Amino acid sequence: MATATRASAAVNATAVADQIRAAIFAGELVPNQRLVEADLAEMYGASRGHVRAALAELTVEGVVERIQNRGARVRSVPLEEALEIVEVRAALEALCAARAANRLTDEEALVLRRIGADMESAVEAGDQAAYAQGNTELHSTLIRLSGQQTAAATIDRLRAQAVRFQYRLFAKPGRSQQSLPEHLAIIEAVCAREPQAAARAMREHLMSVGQAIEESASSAV
Amino acid sequence: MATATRASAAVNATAVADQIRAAIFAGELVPNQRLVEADLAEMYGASRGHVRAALAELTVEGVVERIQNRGARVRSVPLEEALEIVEVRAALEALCAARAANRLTDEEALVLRRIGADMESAVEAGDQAAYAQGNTELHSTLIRLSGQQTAAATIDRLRAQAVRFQYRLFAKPGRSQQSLPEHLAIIEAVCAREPQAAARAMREHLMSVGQAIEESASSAV
DNA sequence: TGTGACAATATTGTTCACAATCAGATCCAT
DNA sequence: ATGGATCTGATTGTGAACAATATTGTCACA
Repeated sequence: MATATRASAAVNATAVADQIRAAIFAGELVPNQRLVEADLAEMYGASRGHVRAALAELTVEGVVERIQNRGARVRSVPLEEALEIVEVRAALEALCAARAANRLTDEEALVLRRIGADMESAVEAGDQAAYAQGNTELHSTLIRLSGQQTAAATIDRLRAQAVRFQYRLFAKPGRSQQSLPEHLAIIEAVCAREPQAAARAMREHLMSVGQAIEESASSAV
Repeated sequence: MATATRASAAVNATAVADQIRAAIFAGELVPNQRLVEADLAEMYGASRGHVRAALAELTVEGVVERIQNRGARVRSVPLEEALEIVEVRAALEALCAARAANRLTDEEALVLRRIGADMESAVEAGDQAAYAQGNTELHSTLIRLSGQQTAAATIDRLRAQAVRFQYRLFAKPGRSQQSLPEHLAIIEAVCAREPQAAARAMREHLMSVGQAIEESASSAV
């Protein structure tokens, strides 16, 4: 069970929340796992009060579920909700892609093209980890380039909720072969400074992600 | 200064948070106003611990701003951010409108048309309050009919942040004359079960809202 | 009159002890 | 054995006391 996320002692509630969030993200804390305040306090070297506040924060974010007098647990996001989240992400990331296409500088275009090239060679080399990294980089770069901070914050929060489903995706055989052209299409549209096309490409890509999640979930469960 | 929001004593943190949120929404608490824990505790009949937790919650939601050792205050949302919020809402409500168009039953269509008729007569009668209510009802009905709970929750949170700017809008002369046809177009598209058209109509409507906010803000400040 | 240091006050941050509550174990009567 | 009542240990909820920090007010001095 992992040698623990001991890390440096977290002094305030936000720091504890960050650590717990990271642990969930890393798969150290799995859905439905109980989160006992005293345990977390010891684990992160914080007081119970801080842990309590952190759990409250994570509850608002939707990462953690709390029941009166019965404590907190990692929320298990049902498939339906995961699909909803992808839908919402599609709407928001499409917006970001469009904005990015509008504001793109030549240097930024080069960065995007470089990411695209990296992803291409990752697929050729069959390097799943590199492809996954390129995927993350592409999405977060586009969000950053959009300058839309509200959308960025919202997407972050949503992504934190659906972690569980992200895993399965890259494990799916042939997944990268399907999604690579989608990613390249997004890059092309943004670099061509065509907001509408960029939005459409992003929406289509995330719809395909949604479909893949659905398939992999129904086969796995 | 309003005879206070004494209301029934709030027993848990969430209840206190709800009351504070409502007070902000009602304009009793204005941006930048200090929120002293002890005062709020007495006002809502809760312990300081509850108030503290409530403020933490509202901070995560973005309604309240906290500075270390200097307490909490109602966050003042700058114009730029308000426009961002409208942009994000446009993306999300467009999604909802499209989904609603897909799932609409005949009874629901009647409800929408009734709301549209009410808004029309409100404008004719020059009844701003009725028009504002119709507006709220239309938006929230479409969100509900979409069945997209994730989007619904996200929109709610965003709307809570930008309250300050909603006020000014209905005060603006001629505003309802401009937005009425936009609203009716949305209703028509949804009732015609045309998702794309519904999304477009909603997007256009909210873009016009954004523009109106921009104008009214630049003239007011 | 203005400015800086210092003291007084107000407010938030943190911890701890105790009360309230729940899940599961145990026991007893049937 | 089974069903229900009761007990027990674990865990969370609550409030109050104390510590840390910022803000305001005061006063001496230039």
